[in-house]
Order: sequence, then structure tokens, then C-alpha cells
Amino acid sequence: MLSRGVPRIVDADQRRRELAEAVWRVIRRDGVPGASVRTVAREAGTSMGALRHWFATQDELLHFAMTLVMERARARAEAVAASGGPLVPRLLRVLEETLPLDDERRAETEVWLALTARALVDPRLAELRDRSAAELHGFCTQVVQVLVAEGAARAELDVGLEGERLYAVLDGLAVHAVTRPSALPPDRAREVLAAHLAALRDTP
Amino acid sequence: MLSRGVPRIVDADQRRRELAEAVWRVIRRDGVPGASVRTVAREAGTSMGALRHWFATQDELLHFAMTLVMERARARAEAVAASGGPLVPRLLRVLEETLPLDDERRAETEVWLALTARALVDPRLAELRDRSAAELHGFCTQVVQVLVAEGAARAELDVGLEGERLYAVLDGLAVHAVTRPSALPPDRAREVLAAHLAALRDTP
DNA sequence: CTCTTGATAGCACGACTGTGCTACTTTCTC
DNA sequence: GAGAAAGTAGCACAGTCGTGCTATCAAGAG
Repeated sequence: MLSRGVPRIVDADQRRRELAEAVWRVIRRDGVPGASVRTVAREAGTSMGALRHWFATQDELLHFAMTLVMERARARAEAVAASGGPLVPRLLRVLEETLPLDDERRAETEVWLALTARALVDPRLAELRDRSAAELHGFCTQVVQVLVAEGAARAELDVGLEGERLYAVLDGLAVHAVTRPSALPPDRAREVLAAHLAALRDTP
Repeated sequence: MLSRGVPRIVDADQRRRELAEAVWRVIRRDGVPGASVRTVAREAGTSMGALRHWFATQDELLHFAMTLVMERARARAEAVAASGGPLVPRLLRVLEETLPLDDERRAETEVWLALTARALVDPRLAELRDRSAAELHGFCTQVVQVLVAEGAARAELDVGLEGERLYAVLDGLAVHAVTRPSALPPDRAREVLAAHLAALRDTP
């Protein structure tokens, strides 16, 4: 029943990803309001009809574009987490994956910021954002927990509160790095994050 | 030459502020894309023509609305800074003024976030945002400096780096408090910020 | 009074929007 | 071969957008 007959070049999910990446390019160039059906279709080198074949509505398109951002960041983070090396520096590198330290992550963060703002008035996007935010927040708390268990952070720390603080540092750095790249270049952002983790260890 | 003859109810600046506040209400309800000339005029209880009399273009309207947000936050902060009491807790309260801890500040932060995102693709808004960001960043650094001088923070701290970190915590908390209010209620945000300042004192 | 000017009101235009819809092409199954 | 289905293309519609523009109204200046 699969692939009954078509100019099937790639599988469906792959095609949707390609189109969603065209959405990113448009959003980066012209912002979310510039991501009209026509503009995205032109950017993707296809037609309105084809685009609407894959995404019935504009909301669905934006929704999928945001899902993809989150999914990719997550995949990158998990790859780093599964890599070798000592645990503590590895956790630092996992956290760094959420920062806009290179062009690819910069693009993702810009799209994330634009869609986060839009989520203030779009319930469907808000639900997505909440899920990913809860996930990252939970991960930050876990990191603090692990650091304490590893002796890389003071034992008397309030884990919940420190998780919240780490999460704030992370997103704060992300916003600043993406909005004022010259004031907070990648190396500086990395340095601040590392200093924050170090401060959890050095101590009374 | 001033006020040659008019149904002059209030002075010009006051009128522009009223209209800009209508912009906020619309932005909070429908987001920046919902802030059309017609919508804002309706919200303000006036006409398109009247609105365009005070703001020649839509960009000018949004620009002024953002200016007003920044101006108000600044005025509030300066009022707290000029108030009495011990220096260190007072600095904490000044920093708290930038967080969305009540309805008024929540509105301002929502508008700030929406316009920050739009500033990614609007050079005029970007210039505004950069100015206010540089100001807050500078203030954060000054706070660290003062804390060190007052003996409320460790002397060996890297002031520049700690200023950057405090600034990240501040904006991170602002974003989280406004996007996920139930996960980060006002008291909790205040607690995290206070803990951050306390962590600059307690020490190796 | 008239004249001038601030302020308001809202129509008109062209551009752009999302989406419903049909027509067409390509490739598979039978 | 015929038929079906996946995918592409883009027109048509109703609606919203920003802004140019003119008309009107209120009130102080002369």
C-alpha cells in the first residue's frame, strides 16, 4: 500500500523536513511574519499547491518547523551525552549544545526565539514550547543533581533552585548571544556557562 | 506658536502615550502581528486617521511603544534606586524591577519579548533594543562592582564575567517567568535572583 | 466675523494574505 | 495498454494590510 505511484523522490518525512528548513531560512531573513505560504514555497523552489499538499495549513507548517528545531537540538544533545570522556565536562558540552555557538545553532535559536514570542498568543505553539521548556528545565535540575553526586558541586546546594538558576543562565545566554552577537561572542558565552558550573563547586 | 487652536485635551506626548498603551494591550492579546493600524485605533477608541496623525507609519508606532516600555522600566528602577534603606537589598530590588513580578511588569515584559524577537529582522527596533540591553548589561556589571566594594561579594571575582552572568540570570528569569508563569511564579523568580546574589558573597 | 491650524474621521487603492479548488504530470499497480 | 493515486502547479476568492488622501470639526488668533 505504501508508495502506490508517484514522482516519489524522497520519503514523506524527508520532504517535510526540507520544506520546514525553507521556513527557517525565511524566518531568519524576514521574521515569522514574512513566512507566508507563497514566500516559503518560493524559497523551497516549489509551488503553493505542493506546499499545501504537505501542510494543510500555515499553522501546521510553523508548528512542524518548531518541532524540528526542538528535535534537532535534542538529537545533538543526546549525541554529545552518549559520547565518551569524563562525565562533568561532557555535561558542560551537552548544555553548550543549546547555545547559538555556530551558524546552525544560531539559526535554530533565532527561530526558537521568534516562535517563543509568537507562542505568547498561539496556544498550539505554546503547548510545544512548554513541553520543550519543561524538558530542558528538568535536564538542568538533573545536571545539578549529578554534579552534587559526583562531588563537582557543593552538597548543601538546593538542587531545585540551582536547576532553575542554571536554566535561567542558559536561556539568558542564548537570548543575548543571538540578539547581541558582538557583545557576547560564542567563546564568551561558553566561558560564562563554564564559570557558572565552576561556581557550583568552589565554595564555602 | 504653541497650541494655536485645537480640541486640545491633553498635551501631545500624553496622547502618544495613551495610543502606545493601546498598542500594548493589543500586542498582549493578539501579538505583534495583531497590532495593525485598524486594531490599535479601535482599541484606543479612535480612528485610523487620528492614529496616523500622531504616528506617520506603523513602524514609528511600534518604535514608540517599545521606547515607552524601556522608559517606564528605567523610571521605576531609578525610583527604587533613589529610595532609602541599605544599599545591597536596594540593589536587589532595583534588579527585581526588570522582572515580570506583577501585572504591569508582566505586560511590559511580554511586549519586550515580542519586540525583541521582531528586532531580529527590524533594524530600527534592533538599535533600540541594543541601547537598552547595553544599559542593563552595564548596570549589572556595576552592581557586581558595588557588591565587591561593599564586601557583599568576593573580592577575587571577575567583575566583567560576573556582570555578564548576572545579566543572563536576569533575562533568563524574565523569559521564563513570562512564558511559563505557572512553572516560575513571581516569588520563585525573586528567590532565584536573591540566591544568585547571595552566591556571590558566600564563598571559598 | 474670518482664517488658520490641530485633530479626527474614514474612504480608496494596491499589495499581500491563507486557503479552497481544479487541472495536470508522473509513476506505480493491475 | 488502462486506471489509480501521489504529487505539483497555480488560479480565484474573500479578506486584511499600510498608507495616501480628502473632508470635517473645534477652537484660538486676528
